[in-house]
Amino acid sequence: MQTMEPENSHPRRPTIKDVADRAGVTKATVSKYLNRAHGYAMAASTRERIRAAIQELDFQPSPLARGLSRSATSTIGLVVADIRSQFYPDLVASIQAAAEAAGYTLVLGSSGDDPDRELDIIRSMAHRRVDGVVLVAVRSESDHIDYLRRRGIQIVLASRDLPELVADTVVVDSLAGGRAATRHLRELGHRRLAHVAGEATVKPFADRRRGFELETADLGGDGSGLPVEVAASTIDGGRAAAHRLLDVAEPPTGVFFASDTMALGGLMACADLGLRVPDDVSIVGFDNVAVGQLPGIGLTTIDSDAVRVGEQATELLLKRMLAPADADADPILVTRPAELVVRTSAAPPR
Amino acid sequence: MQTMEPENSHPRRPTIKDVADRAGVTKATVSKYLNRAHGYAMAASTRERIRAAIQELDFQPSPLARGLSRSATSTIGLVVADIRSQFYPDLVASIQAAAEAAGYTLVLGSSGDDPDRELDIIRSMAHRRVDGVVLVAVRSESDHIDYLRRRGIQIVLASRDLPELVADTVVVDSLAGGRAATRHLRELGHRRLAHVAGEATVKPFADRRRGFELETADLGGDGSGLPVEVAASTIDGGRAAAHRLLDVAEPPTGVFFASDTMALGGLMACADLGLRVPDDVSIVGFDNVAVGQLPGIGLTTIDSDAVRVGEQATELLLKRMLAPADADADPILVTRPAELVVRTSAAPPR
DNA sequence: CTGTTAGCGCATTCAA
DNA sequence: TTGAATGCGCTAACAG
Repeated sequence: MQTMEPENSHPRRPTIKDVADRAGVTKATVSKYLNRAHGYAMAASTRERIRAAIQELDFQPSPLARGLSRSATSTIGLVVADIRSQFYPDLVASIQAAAEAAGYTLVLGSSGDDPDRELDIIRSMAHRRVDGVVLVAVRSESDHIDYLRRRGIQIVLASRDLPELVADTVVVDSLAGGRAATRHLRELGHRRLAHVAGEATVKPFADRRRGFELETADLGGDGSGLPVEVAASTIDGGRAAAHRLLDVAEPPTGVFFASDTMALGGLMACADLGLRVPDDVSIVGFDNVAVGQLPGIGLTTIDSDAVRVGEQATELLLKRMLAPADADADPILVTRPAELVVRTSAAPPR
Repeated sequence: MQTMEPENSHPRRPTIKDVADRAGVTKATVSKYLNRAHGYAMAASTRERIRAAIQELDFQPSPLARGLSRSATSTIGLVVADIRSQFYPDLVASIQAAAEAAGYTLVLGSSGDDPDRELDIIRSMAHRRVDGVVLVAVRSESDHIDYLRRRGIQIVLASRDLPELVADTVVVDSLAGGRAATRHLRELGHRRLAHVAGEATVKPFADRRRGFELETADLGGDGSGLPVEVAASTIDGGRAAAHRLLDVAEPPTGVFFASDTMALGGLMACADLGLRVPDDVSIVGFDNVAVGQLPGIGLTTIDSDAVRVGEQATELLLKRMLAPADADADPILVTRPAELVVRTSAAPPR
């Protein structure tokens, strides 16, 4: 019904046809120019005319059309558990940067750490024909992975590995990190130790806990081991767990938290209970989030090298995407070293 | 060259044609079923057959194909200055949630606070035919906006307004916030005040500074006004500015920082200089980032209501997108109230 | 109420 | 070395 006056309507982007006409060739030729990576099989003169036409028209191929006919969209999906987490910024930023540098656009999904929503997101991304997916710290069951793989979509897991190695994975060495954190507390002289663990189903959390247990096997007189509280990896989760741990007769003097996020909750709990850190209780976290270095926090922690994990994960993904030939090669696992970062939240017991 | 054995290749997703065949109708009819919002103009029996076919085939329309023919992709672009910033998590999360709830997928771009890269990103998004764009705290010049608008892409600005109201905008009241922060310091008894401002070209920063100046017009004996340092809105920027401000003979006893991020840098500077907060110097920030509430930080600040800003921005955008009719209606500006959050970083001067 | 026809913009055979 | 024809999967006229 609306009589669209040409002056009024949005300017139509030039199409490959416009370029072809202007260069005096056909769409097919232009398409070859575009895709054959400036291969040699074209007359120099036509190539030049096409180049000029593209330039003059400011033509850029439509990603949509290209995607439809090629079934590839120069897009990669990024699925995270919760963007709000203190831990992601570096990881996400480095993935974003690496993807963009390689000419890919990032599509973002946040699962809220819920496996069902995670699958929805993965489905939707598969649908939109992303060329690859980075799964960051998500609860990916193997079926999620299979779903993607069956559709020829490459995958990489970052920061959280699965019990089985079902896809390329880049993580930090949680076992070693857990041991280092615990050893640090022991070396400071603590013997009444405790651990706030993340959910047991998350492998890195399980590893960190094992690290704690290995390094304290000789402690815990009654044979039942040292106290361990399992909590959600949130500030509140850590806070509650710390309350349970510390609000007792003879509280531990050193606590190793499975994540900095939880450790921050631990700091709050100490404040709640009137305990001073590190005078009354020493705290060690895991991840080395940015806020840990603030004065007044000074969180001793394990650096999980988020930037490098993100970069390397993206590298691996791109490699798979570009080499569909050996895309079926066995998945590889990259375990990056975990390093202790000493600050002020842990000190010798009084 | 590769002889693709059917068993080996990825299972082809069912298309609208498959559904049509199975239901004994044509593609067009299925398409109507899909788009006419289950309108009344269809025989109940065919509708049922189509429904069944879709269900049995687990069919979902290809977003790519749909996008190509409709020129709309159920996608919205999110452009941020820097994902790493302490300030975004809530904002981004709420935008992501709102978009997803409305059935839109989020495409993420990070400009590094660089206008050129920002334009690149916007171009790329326009190209990918996003239906709308949320610009978060970016340096959007009017041309960026025009570029999008000319292509019929709706826009909303969140958290940073521009000198002219060129698009729907949702921000917090920076002027009032700046005044409240300053007044709080004065009411505590401070008279030697200073301000660490953000870049003058960013309107909210300019407003916060003006708020500071309005509330301190009677101070600054020599008529030149109270000291103001301009800094980049980063931790390091705030730290450096605070050094310049505090490492003098008679330093201010109260400093208002234009952002929490900078205020955190200020905290570090105080630690560097051996100044105690709030004993020697009181600090007030702006934004109410999550870490501000940690014990050991306790940052007094102005809440900028990131979650609501994000939600409302997304709402506005979706409304524009769905009502192309009055898409040309004048842009509206939503200014949300700024509220003082009192913690421990500001106290009466000694 | 449903089917026919023609695109959307590009890639890709196969001929010429 | 280039062109013609066909398809990617879906939507949108217009008929019937």
